[in-house]
Amino acid sequence: MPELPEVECVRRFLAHELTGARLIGAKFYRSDLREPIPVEQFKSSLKNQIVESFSRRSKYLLWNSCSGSVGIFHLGMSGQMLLFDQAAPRLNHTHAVFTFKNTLEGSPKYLHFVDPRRFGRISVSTSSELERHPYLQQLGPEPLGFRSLGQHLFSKSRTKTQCVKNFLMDQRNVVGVGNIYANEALFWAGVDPRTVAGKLSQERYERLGEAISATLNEALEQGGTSLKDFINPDGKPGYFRLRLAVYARAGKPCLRCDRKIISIRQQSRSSFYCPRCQR
DNA sequence: ATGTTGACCTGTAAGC
DNA sequence: TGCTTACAGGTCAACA
Repeated sequence: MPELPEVECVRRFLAHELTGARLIGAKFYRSDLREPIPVEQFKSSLKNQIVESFSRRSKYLLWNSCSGSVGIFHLGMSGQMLLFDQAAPRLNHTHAVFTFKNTLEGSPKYLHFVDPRRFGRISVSTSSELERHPYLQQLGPEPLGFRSLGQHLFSKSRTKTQCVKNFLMDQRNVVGVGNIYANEALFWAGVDPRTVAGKLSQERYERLGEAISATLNEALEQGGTSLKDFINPDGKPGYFRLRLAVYARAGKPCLRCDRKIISIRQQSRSSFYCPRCQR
């Protein structure tokens, strides 16, 4: 589910609601997702500490406490962070509940980590060791605000024989782009997703770089993409679904030329493209 | 070394 | 009404 725009929307909401609050309770309902959760280390590092900020690296949400400890969250395919003002009943797949309290006054807030498929991750590190954490150490550059993204992708791709769409989704090349936004960016750049990455010209990578950043920014403004079950922590969906040009639009007319959007499988993921506009 | 496939999970929708 | 199959926003071990 969550690619960069969705995670960033979650980050912004939590930053607005929980910055400066103290974690007064952390309850885990299981000790593993796809991998074990370091439950005891998480609690001893973050419990009773004040939240300094929420940040994001790639699709990871980072919870920075004033003590220098950092909680690391990945939402996988089906993960959600839901914030409640009252002790709400747990949904079926709520694996952790964090209770926060603003230092002086106020009632507690409850943050639920929900993830039916359990492809998500929870870990903990410190601000000084963060970049060496196994989850984060291989990641490529952030796409937003990266002036020469197109140039970077061009030079990284020269020896690559894989398809450009797979190249874009490899988080070592650029982070945050998943299946939805890879498809969308390739459409806006006019690039066929099957093109060999190493054969695309510098000029076309420049265009692709701009398309990636424009697509991600527009999705951010819309609160992300809700295909079926993604919602932001306040319970509201994202509206970028209404602006999707190709993703999940097989058989429907291309927004530019009216030809039917085609669906194929690449690396056992669905790809969608317009056979006339994308070459 | 690089590229591809399938595994990890549950839920939902479509097909029979 | 079942039952079976395919597919879903990500990542990575295991293989070619």
